[in-house]
Amino acid sequence: MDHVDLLKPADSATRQSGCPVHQLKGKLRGAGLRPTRQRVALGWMLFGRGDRHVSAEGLHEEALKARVPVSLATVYNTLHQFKEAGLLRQVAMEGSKTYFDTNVSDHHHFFIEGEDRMVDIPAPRLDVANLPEPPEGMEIARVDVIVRLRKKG
Amino acid sequence: MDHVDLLKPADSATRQSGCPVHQLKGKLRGAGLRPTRQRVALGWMLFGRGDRHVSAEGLHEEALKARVPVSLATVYNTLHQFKEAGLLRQVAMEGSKTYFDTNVSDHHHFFIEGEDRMVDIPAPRLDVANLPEPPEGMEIARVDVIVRLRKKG
DNA sequence: TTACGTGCAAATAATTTGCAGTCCC
DNA sequence: GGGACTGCAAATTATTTGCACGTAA
Repeated sequence: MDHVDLLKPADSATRQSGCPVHQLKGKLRGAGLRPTRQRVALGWMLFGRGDRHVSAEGLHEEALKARVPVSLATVYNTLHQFKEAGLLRQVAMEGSKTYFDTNVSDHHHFFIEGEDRMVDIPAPRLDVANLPEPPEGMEIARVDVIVRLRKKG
Repeated sequence: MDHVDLLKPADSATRQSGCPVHQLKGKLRGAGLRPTRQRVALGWMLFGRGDRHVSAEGLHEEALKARVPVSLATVYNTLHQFKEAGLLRQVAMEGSKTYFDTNVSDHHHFFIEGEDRMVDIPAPRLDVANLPEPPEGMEIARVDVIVRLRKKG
């Protein structure tokens, strides 16, 4: 049920199992979410074009441009439902807006200063050494690395 | 002009150069900020008690409890002025609130899931291996590592 | 004195919620 | 048909701004 499946060429689109929209509906159902028109449309934008980092505001604008009438409140609700279902990950970013990442696999980020934008780090793996022991009764859930970039010169 | 100087024992408080408040005023002046009553009071809370991670809301409440009448707007303004002056660092945290770190030296963070709280990682140094090359025309400004902790069991 | 700061309240931005109506299963 | 979902608007929360007044240098 990897979301990359949604990017398969369309040559098999006539068979249901190869139809991207059908796959997306299955993905939603598998997450316990009804594949409503709005969720399918937003899911299509989120998972149909590779890895993305979106804010509610940005996704809403994009939906309107694509002639998909959906309310901002529904975008917020949908993003949080997708996050709860594990289809999205909320990313830590300084500032007041919340961003979501469509890539939920283990990976890290570049943060472009000035543009306040994030890009996945292409490295297959990135190791952190000298990691300290977590405090008593705690365990490490995940390690996030953010490499802040600025324009040279 | 390390802020840790503010934590020196008070035995030299009778000499101006050893007076913590006087040191703080110098620190503010050195940053190009007038040492007004409000800035000195907030600076005292921020830099006089070790490394801290604060939000505007939280610092404002703390100030009121300490009988320091200061408006929330001034707390916001002061935090941003301190940040511009390099006395504070804004930290990346998921969620809608902005947090500031009084420790501006090179270090990393534990993030306590559920409590939405950050703690400095005590490790003197933490190495990241296999760091990828930054894109053309970009350079690495900083590397932030966030170790997410959850309660065991 | 006088430019820089501050307080207040109003403006803006970001997000959540309540509820009547709509749509999937 | 019925409960899950959506849209709208109003409520909350987070932050910024404008302006009259105060204060450090």
